[in-house]
Amino acid sequence: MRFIQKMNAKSQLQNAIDAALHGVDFSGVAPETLQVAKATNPQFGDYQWNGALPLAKALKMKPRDIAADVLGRLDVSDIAEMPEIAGAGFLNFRIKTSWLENALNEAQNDARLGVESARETGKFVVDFSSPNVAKPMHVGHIRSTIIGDAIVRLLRFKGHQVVTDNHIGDWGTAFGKIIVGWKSDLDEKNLASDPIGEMERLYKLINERAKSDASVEDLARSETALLQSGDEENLKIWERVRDLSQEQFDRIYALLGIEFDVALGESFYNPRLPALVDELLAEGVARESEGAVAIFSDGKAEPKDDPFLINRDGQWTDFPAIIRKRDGAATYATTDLATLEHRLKEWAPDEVIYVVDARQQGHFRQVFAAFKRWKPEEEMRFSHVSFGTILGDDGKPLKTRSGENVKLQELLDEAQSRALAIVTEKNSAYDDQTAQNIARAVGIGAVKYADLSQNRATDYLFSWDKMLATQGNAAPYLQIAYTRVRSIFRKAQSEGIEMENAPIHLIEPSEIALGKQISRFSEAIDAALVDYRPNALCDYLYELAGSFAAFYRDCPVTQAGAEVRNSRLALCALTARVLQTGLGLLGIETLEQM
RNA sequence: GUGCCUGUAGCUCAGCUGGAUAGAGCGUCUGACUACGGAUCAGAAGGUCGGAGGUUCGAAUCCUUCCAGGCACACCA
Repeated sequence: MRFIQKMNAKSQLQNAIDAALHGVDFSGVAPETLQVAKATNPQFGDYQWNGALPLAKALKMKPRDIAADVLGRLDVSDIAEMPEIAGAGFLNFRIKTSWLENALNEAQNDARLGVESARETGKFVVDFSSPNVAKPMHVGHIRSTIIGDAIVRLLRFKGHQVVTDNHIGDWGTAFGKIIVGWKSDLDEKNLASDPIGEMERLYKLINERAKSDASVEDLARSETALLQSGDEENLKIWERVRDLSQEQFDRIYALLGIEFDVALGESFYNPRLPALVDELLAEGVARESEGAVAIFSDGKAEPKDDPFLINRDGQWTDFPAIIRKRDGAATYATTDLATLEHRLKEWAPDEVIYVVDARQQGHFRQVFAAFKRWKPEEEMRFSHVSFGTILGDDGKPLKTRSGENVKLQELLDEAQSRALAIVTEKNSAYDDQTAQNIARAVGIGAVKYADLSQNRATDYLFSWDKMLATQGNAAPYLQIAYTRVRSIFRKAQSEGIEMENAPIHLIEPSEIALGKQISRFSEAIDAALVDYRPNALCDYLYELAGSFAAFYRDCPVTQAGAEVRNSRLALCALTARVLQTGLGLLGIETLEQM
């Protein structure tokens, strides 16, 4: 028995099509071309099936004949009007209002708004955010953090098991320099008032000295070695640095409303690395080369698809993944392999998702391929959910005027203060605390939505005006749409109208259109998860707000007669819940008033 | 040089598992304020989908090639 989603017209129609195709030989046709799709144009109805065309090619028949044949065996009478055969052989479906009313009435009595869990739920580990210790979080971290969090929320909503792991950069050669600085130049007062700033100052200071003085470089290296061998004093400094950094992360994550299940930093895997390299050597996955240990091509893939080959001057040459440097230290490829090993052992996930910058694509291709060579029997899948860069007005990666990375805390503070200015300008009646709270939800929501509403593959231009706009595809517009719905209920209440879950009965065209859009919530969530593209859900919510605006214009609610009024109140309540739930899946808050 | 990503309206972006007339927002122009939130809504103008070939009944979408921009290219993460 196929999985049927009650409120999902698309999946129900698909089901009917599949049944009608039973017995038809479509082996020569790609299955995805036989899918029901949303109509490309409202004049063609709500959904369309174009499968007759590819099928006709494979079976050497006329498309319209196939469409007619399918139509003859098709029973969609519960869902849609009898479809028409249009154009070359398209089947166009118009959803019946009776089906829609049923679906909406079920949705309003369902905590999940009619969105069913995934057919097969799985276990996922999602790796995102990954800030570095002793450094301020900056713009470079927002996309990973925000997109990663949204993906996690979406997966969980669909019933999947998810472990979130923040792979913090808390190890590496930079620590030697911080320790050198900590011992010689620590300013306790500074550390107390601005710990991150002080730690960053120490690193920069020593880094600068090391450039001109080789002995400083050597000192840093020996401090690193001491730390790694468990020197008590250095370990204490390192722990202090880590704790102070974690306080910063916690503050920012609290502001963003993001939580992690675990935060196993790079240091967690450190003890495992030497043996891991030996194991890969012993198993023949890696070999020695020029004093280092590295993984080379196994020659099984096409050169251009082989992550361990690179073309240089017309020649395909080795591009190995170094897992032990000449000086004996491991690299981040080694750590990433150890991380995958640990995740497999600890959680046995179906898929590990890395939400990381597109620039690291080459690295991840190597790590994933190396892991497969190491443990070929494992079926764990890997996804690198990559994303582009945030650009400034000049079209170059966003920086401050002095060329520094924009600090995340400062960016979020500015978002809130800009939001506060807008809130107080539009409505000065709020007390301080209320205004601050609205500004927080609006400012943070704007930053998140700006990131999520864009196709993650592309770079995007950072614009305060665009993200804080009360019109267009921006968070404040959607938050306002929510408050406008809620204000209907305030109005109703003030007029003593009783609210109840009345049966929804759709009359006006814009009322039906709103209902249809609500019924597509489930489709939007699925679309957002296909390639991990939250912008699909953003587009849906924006269209929902638009549908509501049309309804709001055409259909009086509180002034209507009791029966129509109650139905419309129920439709409004459902709209609000979908907006709130949908924005919630993006990690964005809604407000009763703003 | 090789690989990956990107090129769609004046600007910012959707659409890219091929489907019937390419969509939004901003900006421009024109309307709707005795208002269930005008922090809003409606309408108009605006495109040889970077160029050229090809596959197909059908291409913004797939293939080839060229042009432009970004990124990455062993012992930093």
